Amino acid sequence: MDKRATIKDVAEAAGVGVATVSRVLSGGSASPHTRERVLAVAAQLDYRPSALGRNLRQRRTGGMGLLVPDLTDTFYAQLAEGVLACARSAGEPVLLGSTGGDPEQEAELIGMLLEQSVDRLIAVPSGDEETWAPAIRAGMTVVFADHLPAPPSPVSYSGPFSGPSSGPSSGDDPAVRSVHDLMLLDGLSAAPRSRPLDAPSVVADDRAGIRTAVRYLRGLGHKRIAFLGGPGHDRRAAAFGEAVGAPVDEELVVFGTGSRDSAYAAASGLFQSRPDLSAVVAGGNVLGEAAVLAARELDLRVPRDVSLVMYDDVPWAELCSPPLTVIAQPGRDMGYRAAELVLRSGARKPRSVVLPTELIIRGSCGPHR
Amino acid sequence: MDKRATIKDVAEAAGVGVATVSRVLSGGSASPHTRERVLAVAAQLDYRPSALGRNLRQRRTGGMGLLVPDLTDTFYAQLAEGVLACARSAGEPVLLGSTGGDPEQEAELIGMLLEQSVDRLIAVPSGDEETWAPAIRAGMTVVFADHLPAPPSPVSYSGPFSGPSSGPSSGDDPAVRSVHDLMLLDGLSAAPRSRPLDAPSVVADDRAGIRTAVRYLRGLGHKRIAFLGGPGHDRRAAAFGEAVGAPVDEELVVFGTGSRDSAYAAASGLFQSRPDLSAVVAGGNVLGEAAVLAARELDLRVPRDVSLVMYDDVPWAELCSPPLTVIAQPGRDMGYRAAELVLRSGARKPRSVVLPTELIIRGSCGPHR
DNA sequence: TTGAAAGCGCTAACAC
DNA sequence: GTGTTAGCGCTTTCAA
Repeated sequence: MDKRATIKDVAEAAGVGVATVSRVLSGGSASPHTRERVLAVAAQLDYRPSALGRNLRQRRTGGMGLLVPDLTDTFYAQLAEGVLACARSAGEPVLLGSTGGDPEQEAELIGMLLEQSVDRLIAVPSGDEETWAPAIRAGMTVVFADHLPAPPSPVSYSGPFSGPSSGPSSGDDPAVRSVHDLMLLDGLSAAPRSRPLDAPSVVADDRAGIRTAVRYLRGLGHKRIAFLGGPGHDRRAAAFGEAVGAPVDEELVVFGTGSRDSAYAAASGLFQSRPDLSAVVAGGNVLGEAAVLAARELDLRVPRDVSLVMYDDVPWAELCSPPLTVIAQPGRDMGYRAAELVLRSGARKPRSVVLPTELIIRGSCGPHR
Repeated sequence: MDKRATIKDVAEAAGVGVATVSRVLSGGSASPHTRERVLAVAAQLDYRPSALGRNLRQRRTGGMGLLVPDLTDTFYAQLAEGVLACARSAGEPVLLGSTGGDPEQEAELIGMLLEQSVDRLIAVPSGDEETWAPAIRAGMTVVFADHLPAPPSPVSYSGPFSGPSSGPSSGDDPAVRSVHDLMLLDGLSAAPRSRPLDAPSVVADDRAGIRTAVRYLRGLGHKRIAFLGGPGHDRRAAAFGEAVGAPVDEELVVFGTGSRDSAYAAASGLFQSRPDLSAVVAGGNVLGEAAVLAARELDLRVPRDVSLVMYDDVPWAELCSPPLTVIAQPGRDMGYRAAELVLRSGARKPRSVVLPTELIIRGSCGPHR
């Protein structure tokens, strides 16, 4: 009773050839009588086809890979739940990897997936286009979620903790691109880019989300609004620059590197260096968390002293007092849709999807005073 | 340039047999000269052994499965990060499944893992011992994390949303065991159990954690202390019963079923049915979140009207105002240790691990008044 | 409609 | 120390 039945066992017990069993079980043609017989025997032997044999034969592992920077970031957890839900309903396995936002770990994990012959991958990318081009050229079907890989930058900016991130202004850190540069990314300029990667993706409508938030804050009378971003928030920062309009005060756009510590340092630095700001847009929930903590530490009241809008709606946003006003993006849906795309990729080249955001007004924004 | 090199390609290019290549690459014996030559050729061809062939040959897939109830529960996300960290450093893939706390989905996912020939599994179990016995008998090495599967109950209590959970007292729901029953689980009685499953596990020292919290609340003068639990919190509830001592007021021990809605309903029901309680111990972060929300909705101030201690330290615990006093358990470490156990399971039957908890006093508890 | 047979890439006996 | 060979369980031609 130890080892499982193989297709051969079923074939013998049913008095047919293995090919027939294989056909029946994968919905091929067979006479009603044979089919019934095979099915009965298979059930009786509790036969379950081994993925091992099939995978080797087809030279590919089923299922899909999923790469995210950090599961304790609730947004990525939501996204992962969406992917898992879709995969589960398709009966497909998911190989998960957490990159820590580090392109090197990401590359290692891609290598691992290649070794496993997993050729479908959903990724919230940390590395840039150069990192990803090989995987795609190797024949992997990659669907990016949340954002696309950044274009390769001449200034190498790699690794999550490679540069000082606590500087209050982007000007202190050569690795942090200026808002103007970021706006170029967003297609606002004709700056030539080396063969942009055209991979399908599922992202939120960052531009609309940010624009709505900025307009809302403007409507409350805020003039000095800051943006607090993290890795992968380039598009959001660009949208922010666009929304506030030129001239952009570059000291008001600050980036952390992905860790909670760095986010806190960035937020704290921002508040200290620019006490004149009256509102902050945080590019993700980890940054929002950092902003709340830093504000509290500096005795800044929300929203009396500073208004806050956070990207990502997470359960704890309501727990803060006051509850946080957020730009909600459908994390779970994004994951689900990405999984659908990658699974249906057999048919035709999947097209990208942009999902709507929603400004949910709670209590963390008040009138400028 | 399309297809990857196989072991045969390497063997031919190096002028040796495939067995030699296999040996060299897996650290077997070979002459220095041969070894060097093979390694050089392999590197030159960019050869990466395919897991497909190896898996089939060894009739087992490497890596490990990981089953958790819900990744958006930050504690499970931390645990998963620990598992992933260990797996990554071992170069092993992780197949992730989210069960939603539903034994049926859990069983399906176990079936999927069996089909993939994954024989090592880390699980935060939802089903009971009966659910798990088959998998273990089938030869899977299972390490349980956070808690063990519940013993099979004569009253079938299955599925996350199978029963009304919003009742304010456990007495309303026949599926919810009484505190006395729960204390039996904890070995406080000699009630005979059917062949208890002896699988290795990595859990927190729930009893000490809960006891410390209850003593702390007692020290603040609280007499009517409630416990708000969820699936898998049986041991915690039992420890609670033990810590408050007989006679246990059973109305003060309430369970949700795992969803945020049910947790909120349970918390709200508890507060409304027993306005005389002055402190609550929440058995997990989702329940703590629910307690804060329910208290706010009912205009109960924390900690003035009700003190709160939450199991799990999560980043947002500090964001609440007042910041939440918590029983911290090392989620990431638990995952890491569990992964170590399951990976080293080849050597000898792994022994269970109990990790310490720590009461972190913040601001959500005050003196009884 | 069905069966026999050829592998997929790898490891482990076994022979040299 | 090294090569030859026999499969692992499955799918897929190719004949019958």
